[in-house]
Amino acid sequence: MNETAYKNQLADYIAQRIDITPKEREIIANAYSIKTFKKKQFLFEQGHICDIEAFVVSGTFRIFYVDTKGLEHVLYFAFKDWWAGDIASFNSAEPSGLSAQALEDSIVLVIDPTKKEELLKQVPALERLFRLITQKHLTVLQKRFLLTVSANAVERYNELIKRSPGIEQLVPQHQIASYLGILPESLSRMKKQLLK
Amino acid sequence: MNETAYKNQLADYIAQRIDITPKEREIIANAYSIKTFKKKQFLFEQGHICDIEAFVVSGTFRIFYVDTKGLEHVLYFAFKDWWAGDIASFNSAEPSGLSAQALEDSIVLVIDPTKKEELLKQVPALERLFRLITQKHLTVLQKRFLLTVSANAVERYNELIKRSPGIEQLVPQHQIASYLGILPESLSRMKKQLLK
DNA sequence: AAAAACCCTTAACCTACATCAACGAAAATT
DNA sequence: AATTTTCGTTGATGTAGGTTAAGGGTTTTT
Repeated sequence: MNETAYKNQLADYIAQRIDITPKEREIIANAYSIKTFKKKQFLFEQGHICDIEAFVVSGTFRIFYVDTKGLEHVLYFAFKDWWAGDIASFNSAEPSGLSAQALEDSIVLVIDPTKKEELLKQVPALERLFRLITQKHLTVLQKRFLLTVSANAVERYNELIKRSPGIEQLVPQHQIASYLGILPESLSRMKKQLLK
Repeated sequence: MNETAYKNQLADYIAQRIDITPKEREIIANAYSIKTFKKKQFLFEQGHICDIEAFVVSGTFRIFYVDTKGLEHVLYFAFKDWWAGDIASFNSAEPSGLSAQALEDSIVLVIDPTKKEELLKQVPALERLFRLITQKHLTVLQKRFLLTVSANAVERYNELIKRSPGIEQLVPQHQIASYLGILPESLSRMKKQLLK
């Protein structure tokens, strides 16, 4: 894969969601830059301003929050064709409340707030795209929140496996525990119980 | 207050966030209709398609989810100048996973999906407004989610009181418990402890 | 190849909050 | 004004998942 292929991947992603002209495709491609991350590298870090919004071309990231007791909580995993960023920090230039770390060698396309504003001015149709994407993210998070407050760990685990089959091959088990909101010990215990 | 005043309230809300012309103000005002709700009436109901998006002119709603065991979970309260709706259902015409009920006599401005699409075509600047609003909602929900998985009930209660002082005068205590993700009995016990 | 770091499991014990049940007060309905 | 419904409180008991500690396997680093 080369630079053009990566940018085509993003342009295709966009073209599937809104109508854009070839000219606009090009403007979009020019607005983003390619970055590569080795496993364990950080895309952005809690406490620092997150001035990038990333489109994952290949690889996986975990986006997580470290609480006041030092415990990590995975908010979501970003796979191929997903977005990773901290909207709040990106839009307000305040320190991020989240970190994003590569779980494997990964490639992303990134944009900073200034470039994004320029891009939106040049291609106003993208206002709609990002509205739709944000709406989608909101509905996904809403479902996740309601599941978290209404279902126990076993039910949340089953839901995750149903929704993301194969995730257990991609992500270490203690990260899955963190996503589920339980400790690794509890997930281990739980899985043992489920085998009966 | 009369019809014009209500619509001015919405137009002012919008004008504070994006630039709009007087002509656009008028188009927006015409796109929404006024509805009134008596205490306990439903704005929309889980299991039915939510074909309205509402701007709360006055009053309060609780937006909640009824889980598979029949327990209710408050996702949020919508006060004056807030929006209430189920984005997922509104945009996909699928049955809503949420209900919204008036906690007191309330007045709202509503729009349906068809009218909203028309409105967005007539006033494209609103694409940006709704993107910003949805982003804001997403960051609020994200914070709420992370607090829910990282803090205990006492900490969540303190955070709520800090962020929404006066909410205890506006909303019955068992609804606050539901928002906090605990039972009314637990909140009652908790508050007793806190007095010491 | 050795050392270090990371990951998973198991077990004993603990705690925050749920569950169940009962009571009185307040508010809404008749 | 009487009745019903809703609401907040308290107490006894239960439990999902947290905590602590320890051992062994696997992967990464040197």
